[in-house]
Amino acid sequence: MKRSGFPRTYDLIWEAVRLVPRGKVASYGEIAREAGLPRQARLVGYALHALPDSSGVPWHRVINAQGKISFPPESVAFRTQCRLLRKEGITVNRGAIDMRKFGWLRQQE
DNA sequence: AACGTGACAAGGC
DNA sequence: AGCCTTGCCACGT
Repeated sequence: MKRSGFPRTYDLIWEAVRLVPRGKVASYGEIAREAGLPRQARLVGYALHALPDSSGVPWHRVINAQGKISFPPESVAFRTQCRLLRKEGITVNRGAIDMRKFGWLRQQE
Protein backbone atom coordinates (compact mmCIF):
# COMPACT_ATOMS: atom_id res chain seq x y z
CA MET A 1 0.00 0.00 0.00
CA LYS A 2 1.01 3.53 -0.39
CA ARG A 3 0.10 6.33 1.90
CA SER A 4 0.21 9.50 -0.04
CA GLY A 5 -1.47 11.90 2.25
CA PHE A 6 -5.00 13.00 1.54
CA PRO A 7 -8.10 10.89 2.06
CA ARG A 8 -7.61 7.85 -0.01
CA THR A 9 -10.53 5.73 -1.03
CA TYR A 10 -9.00 2.91 0.93
CA ASP A 11 -9.48 4.88 4.10
CA LEU A 12 -13.16 5.23 3.34
CA ILE A 13 -13.41 1.52 2.76
CA TRP A 14 -11.49 0.55 5.88
CA GLU A 15 -13.64 2.90 7.88
CA ALA A 16 -16.77 1.20 6.60
CA VAL A 17 -15.38 -2.21 7.45
CA ARG A 18 -14.82 -1.07 11.01
CA LEU A 19 -18.57 -0.55 11.32
CA VAL A 20 -19.34 -4.22 10.98
CA PRO A 21 -20.03 -5.47 14.49
CA ARG A 22 -18.64 -8.63 15.99
CA GLY A 23 -20.64 -11.68 15.08
CA LYS A 24 -21.99 -10.22 11.83
CA VAL A 25 -20.70 -10.16 8.27
CA ALA A 26 -21.18 -7.91 5.27
CA SER A 27 -20.60 -8.29 1.55
CA TYR A 28 -18.06 -6.36 -0.49
CA GLY A 29 -20.92 -4.57 -2.18
CA GLU A 30 -22.45 -3.47 1.10
CA ILE A 31 -19.13 -2.15 2.28
CA ALA A 32 -18.70 -0.22 -0.94
CA ARG A 33 -22.11 1.41 -0.56
CA GLU A 34 -21.49 2.23 3.06
CA ALA A 35 -18.20 3.82 2.08
CA GLY A 36 -20.02 6.03 -0.41
CA LEU A 37 -18.59 4.11 -3.35
CA PRO A 38 -21.57 2.27 -4.81
CA ARG A 39 -20.90 -0.48 -7.32
CA GLN A 40 -17.26 -0.66 -6.49
CA ALA A 41 -17.16 -3.92 -4.66
CA ARG A 42 -14.04 -4.85 -6.49
CA LEU A 43 -12.21 -2.00 -4.98
CA VAL A 44 -13.11 -3.25 -1.53
CA GLY A 45 -11.29 -6.47 -2.14
CA TYR A 46 -8.32 -4.54 -3.38
CA ALA A 47 -8.35 -2.28 -0.35
CA LEU A 48 -8.53 -5.19 2.06
CA HIS A 49 -5.66 -6.85 0.33
CA ALA A 50 -3.61 -3.73 0.91
CA LEU A 51 -4.55 -3.65 4.56
CA PRO A 52 -1.65 -3.69 7.02
CA ASP A 53 -1.89 -6.57 9.51
CA SER A 54 -1.95 -4.60 12.69
CA SER A 55 -4.74 -2.28 11.61
CA GLY A 56 -7.45 -3.72 13.77
CA VAL A 57 -9.87 -3.62 10.84
CA PRO A 58 -12.15 -6.68 10.97
CA TRP A 59 -11.46 -7.78 7.40
CA HIS A 60 -12.65 -11.30 8.11
CA ARG A 61 -16.24 -10.07 8.41
CA VAL A 62 -16.30 -9.24 4.72
CA ILE A 63 -17.48 -11.99 2.40
CA ASN A 64 -18.84 -12.11 -1.14
CA ALA A 65 -22.41 -11.69 -2.33
CA GLN A 66 -22.87 -15.44 -2.53
CA GLY A 67 -22.37 -15.60 1.20
CA LYS A 68 -19.05 -17.31 0.89
CA ILE A 69 -15.43 -16.68 1.72
CA SER A 70 -13.59 -15.33 -1.28
CA PHE A 71 -10.36 -17.22 -0.87
CA PRO A 72 -9.26 -20.49 -2.39
CA PRO A 73 -10.60 -23.18 -0.02
CA GLU A 74 -7.19 -24.60 0.81
CA SER A 75 -5.35 -21.32 1.27
CA VAL A 76 -3.94 -20.14 4.54
CA ALA A 77 -6.02 -16.99 4.31
CA PHE A 78 -9.16 -19.07 3.95
CA ARG A 79 -8.46 -21.03 7.08
CA THR A 80 -7.54 -17.91 8.99
CA GLN A 81 -10.81 -16.26 8.05
CA CYS A 82 -12.79 -19.34 9.05
CA ARG A 83 -11.11 -19.44 12.40
CA LEU A 84 -11.72 -15.76 13.12
CA LEU A 85 -15.37 -16.02 12.14
CA ARG A 86 -16.01 -19.11 14.23
CA LYS A 87 -14.35 -17.43 17.14
CA GLU A 88 -17.16 -14.87 16.89
CA GLY A 89 -19.81 -17.53 16.86
CA ILE A 90 -20.42 -17.55 13.13
CA THR A 91 -20.88 -20.95 11.58
CA VAL A 92 -18.98 -21.65 8.41
CA ASN A 93 -19.16 -24.81 6.37
CA ARG A 94 -17.03 -25.23 3.32
CA GLY A 95 -16.64 -21.49 3.03
CA ALA A 96 -20.35 -20.74 3.25
CA ILE A 97 -21.45 -18.40 6.00
CA ASP A 98 -24.68 -18.66 7.94
CA MET A 99 -26.81 -16.14 6.08
CA ARG A 100 -28.64 -15.06 9.21
CA LYS A 101 -25.51 -13.20 10.17
CA PHE A 102 -25.46 -11.32 6.92
CA GLY A 103 -25.75 -7.55 6.84
CA TRP A 104 -25.23 -5.37 9.84
CA LEU A 105 -27.78 -2.70 9.13
CA ARG A 106 -31.40 -3.35 8.11
CA GLN A 107 -31.25 -6.71 9.70
CA GLN A 108 -33.65 -9.42 8.61
CA GLU A 109 -33.06 -12.09 11.25
C1' DA B 1 0.70 6.57 -20.47
C1' DA B 2 -1.39 2.26 -21.76
C1' DC B 3 -2.46 -2.29 -20.15
C1' DG B 4 -3.48 -6.23 -17.35
C1' DT B 5 -4.92 -7.67 -12.92
C1' DG B 6 -7.88 -8.22 -8.75
C1' DA B 7 -10.30 -11.14 -1.45
C1' DC B 8 -16.47 -8.39 -6.57
C1' DA B 9 -21.36 -7.91 -8.47
C1' DA B 10 -25.23 -8.31 -11.49
C1' DG B 11 -27.27 -9.83 -15.52
C1' DG B 12 -27.66 -13.05 -19.55
C1' DC B 13 -27.67 -17.75 -21.30
C1' DA C 1 -26.74 -24.59 -11.01
C1' DG C 2 -22.60 -23.12 -13.73
C1' DC C 3 -20.16 -20.07 -17.08
C1' DC C 4 -19.34 -15.71 -19.58
C1' DT C 5 -19.58 -10.61 -20.09
C1' DT C 6 -19.54 -6.07 -18.59
C1' DG C 7 -19.04 -2.32 -15.26
C1' DC C 8 -15.58 -0.50 -12.01
C1' DC C 9 -11.18 1.72 -10.56
C1' DA C 10 -6.53 1.77 -8.02
C1' DC C 11 -2.01 -0.32 -8.75
C1' DG C 12 2.18 -2.21 -10.57
C1' DT C 13 4.56 -2.96 -14.81
